[in-house]
Amino acid sequence: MNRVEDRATRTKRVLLEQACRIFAEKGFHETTVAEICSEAEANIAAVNYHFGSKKALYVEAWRSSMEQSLAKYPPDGGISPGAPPEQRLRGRITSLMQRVADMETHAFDIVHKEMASPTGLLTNVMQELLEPLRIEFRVLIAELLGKKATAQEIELCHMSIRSQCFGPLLRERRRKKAGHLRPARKCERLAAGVDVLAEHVTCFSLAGIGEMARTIAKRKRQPIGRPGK
Amino acid sequence: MNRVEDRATRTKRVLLEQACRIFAEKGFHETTVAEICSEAEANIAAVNYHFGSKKALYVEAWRSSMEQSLAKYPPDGGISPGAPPEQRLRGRITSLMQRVADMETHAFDIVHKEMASPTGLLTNVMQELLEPLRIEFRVLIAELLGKKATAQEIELCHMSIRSQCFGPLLRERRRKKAGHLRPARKCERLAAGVDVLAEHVTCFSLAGIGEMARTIAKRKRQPIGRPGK
Amino acid sequence: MNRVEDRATRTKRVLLEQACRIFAEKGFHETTVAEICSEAEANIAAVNYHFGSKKALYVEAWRSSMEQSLAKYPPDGGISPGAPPEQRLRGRITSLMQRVADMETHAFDIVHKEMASPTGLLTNVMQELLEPLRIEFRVLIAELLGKKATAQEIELCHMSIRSQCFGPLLRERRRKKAGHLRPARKCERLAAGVDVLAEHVTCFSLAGIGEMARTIAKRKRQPIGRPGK
Amino acid sequence: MNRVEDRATRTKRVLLEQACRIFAEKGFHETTVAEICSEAEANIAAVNYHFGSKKALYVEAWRSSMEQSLAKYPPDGGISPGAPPEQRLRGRITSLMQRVADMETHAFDIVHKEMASPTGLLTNVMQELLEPLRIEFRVLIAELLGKKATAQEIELCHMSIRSQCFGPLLRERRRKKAGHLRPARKCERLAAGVDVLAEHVTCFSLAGIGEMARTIAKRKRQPIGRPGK
DNA sequence: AATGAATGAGCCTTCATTCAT
DNA sequence: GATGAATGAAGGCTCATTCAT
Repeated sequence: MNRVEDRATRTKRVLLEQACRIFAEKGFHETTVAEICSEAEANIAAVNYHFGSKKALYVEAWRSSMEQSLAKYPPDGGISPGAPPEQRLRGRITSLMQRVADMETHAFDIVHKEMASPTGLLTNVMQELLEPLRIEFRVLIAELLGKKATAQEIELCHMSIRSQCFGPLLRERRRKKAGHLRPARKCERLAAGVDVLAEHVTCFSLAGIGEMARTIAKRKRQPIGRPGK
Repeated sequence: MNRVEDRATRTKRVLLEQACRIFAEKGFHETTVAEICSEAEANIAAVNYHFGSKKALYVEAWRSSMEQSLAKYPPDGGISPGAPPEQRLRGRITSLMQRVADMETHAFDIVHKEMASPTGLLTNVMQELLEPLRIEFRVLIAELLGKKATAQEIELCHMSIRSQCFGPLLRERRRKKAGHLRPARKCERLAAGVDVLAEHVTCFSLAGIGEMARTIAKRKRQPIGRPGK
Repeated sequence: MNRVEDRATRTKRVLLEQACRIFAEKGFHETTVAEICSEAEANIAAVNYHFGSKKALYVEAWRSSMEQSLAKYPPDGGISPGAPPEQRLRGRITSLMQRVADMETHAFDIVHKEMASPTGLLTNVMQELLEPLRIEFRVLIAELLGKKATAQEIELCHMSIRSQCFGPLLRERRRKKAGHLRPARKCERLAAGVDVLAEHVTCFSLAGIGEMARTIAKRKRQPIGRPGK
Repeated sequence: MNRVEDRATRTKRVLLEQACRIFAEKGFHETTVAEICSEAEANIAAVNYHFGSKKALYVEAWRSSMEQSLAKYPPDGGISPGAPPEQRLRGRITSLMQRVADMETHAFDIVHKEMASPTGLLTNVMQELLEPLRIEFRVLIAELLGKKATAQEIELCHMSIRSQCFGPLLRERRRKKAGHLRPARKCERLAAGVDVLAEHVTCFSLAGIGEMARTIAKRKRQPIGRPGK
């Protein structure tokens, strides 16, 4: 009985692994059920048998790889909540960039393709898994900007930082997958590892945040604009 | 005879317009030739007749909309080459963000989807049109960082700035297209127009660049330190 | 141009003919699009090209064969509206049984299968084509039963007559289609043509109606029951 | 050991019950083995394990529900063979209509769907169970028509009466199953119970038979006339 | 004896492209 | 030149049955 169960579990697991890999590589629509089954060395009907449909498998593939990624790189980067906010920002940026850089996890590629060509299938599960992280991030930025920062100012910084975390690594991912079809030119190369990139983004962003905080501080004395709106 | 030719020209033009719009909305694979022809009120065979194939039309659609976009918003943002580099940076950032924000031009959506799910069809034409702009951008950043900046440092800043230009607007574009299905939460809202966003990115980035320039300046006296590590 | 149109029209017509025949033989679910196309010597995609879907073809098949059948055998059986009601009943019964008996028209087999295993696809079009005939039939029966007949009495007669029109011919149709697999036993055989059957049903039913009319007439003098409800 | 056997027996019984219900509802082809097993809370392989195949289960389902139905409503309607033929006709009609009307027995729905879309699987078992009843019915009708009635005349009456037994109740069954999706119009309603319907069919048919018997009686004196033509 | 994972044939539909005017 | 009918290769999914415990 146990051996039978193991066999079923194994098939399902391999299907999921291959689904993650191929969905990440091609996106939902370009991926065929036949290819997933073939790569998992399973029958063409295996996906529907184990997951019900291609769509359900897609959701499950993203959820499982995202959870795996979050477990591998905790969102706070291992920095204690009691540490100074600059440290905690460094932790969050590093953790996020590590998740993006890790070629073994496919959650990021899947979500990136989903953003570009939404199927709508991940809306709920993304909200569920990612929104808490974004909220924590905003709280931290608010702490760095000071109490007088408006919601919009916080969100502007949030976008500036997040964008920097994704931008450079997206290109790296493409390069690695494409098998270096076109060798990067010297000036384009970012030989830097994730640590160096994270350090750059942290410094660059802390400078930006500092500048912004000073602007906000000045504004206090000239309470002309309605800061909350 | 002239009238007939005109009609053919018109059909081709409308096909291209609709192709831009639909490719931008759905990406290459999700777009069907039938839909393009239908929207253009042309025959189902019109795409192959006028452009040879769906792929050729795709390349042509991106090239035409990108050229249109560059014509509408010159890359230098209208700032004279003799202006101070901070001004020129502001000009480039503004111009780039305007191109990204303009919902009437479709080049950006097409290229974004292409990045996420590469067909490989745009590689050459993208290189041809965009690489010159990136080079100019790097030159400007080099000027701001000072002569001692390494290629990698330049590229890091380049990525930081470019990423900030795309990130926030990508989300805006999605929102506008989705017809505000889910009203943005207060904290997520970026009520800001392109000008405000561009100004924020400029200030935020100039602060980052400034910080980096100071770091580089200090390093001058310790000639051969490994700068990134 | 005319020749092209003819070719398209011809393909569509042959598809429809074969669809009628095969839907009548096997019902909606047992019929495959592949078989229809094959019999019509058309491509496997022809049904979807010309009719949009298997379901739409099904509806169209029934509608066209029903209209054909009604045109071939007018519901009043060619009897003038001014003729005595017994004559008109004979006309209606004959016409209905001729439609049921005619093996060249497939509407009846399709609707019979639809009744047994409803797809729901014919609900609207059946209502549209058949309800008017049923209403006319009820009016005629009401005339034969006399003014004091209740709606239920009319409907009971209606059902009795209609049932007799279908019952014997259904079995005949099955026999003919099955290719006389099992030769009918002597006592089962209804060597009679439609005319004889129709004459029998008419006489049998007129006797039944007469009996009922007498019962109703007697009731008039003892106005106990509420006849209208 | 006994408990295990009991459980197997129970599974088989429940499978058969659910098979009757679902085959009656959907017919042979629309019913899936998976649904039967699911409803019976049995394994997907249970049908093949216990009955050999879906087809064998189908035959068994019909046989069992038909036998059940015949046991519940004896074909003679409980009328003694010594009673007058009119009484025995009333008994047979009532019994038949009760079987058709009883929503708890599924034999009738199964056979109705089989008639409309023959699988051929029930041919033998139907012959075996139903033919004796039909013969008895014909004998009774022969008695009512008199000794000079031809086989065809007997069969015509037979069909007239049988058809009336099925017709009105078929519609009732559909209505009940469809959950009264479309409320019947006033004129369509047959609020009557089985007893009223059976009484109507009996009177209607006795009148028809009486008329026919008189015609036959007249014919005696003109020995070789072609009666129908 | 009984299970449920696995199978593979088959179905409807879509779609870029080609063909015959 | 321009049309639209026609094509055929997939694609996702269903399902009765078989296989390996």
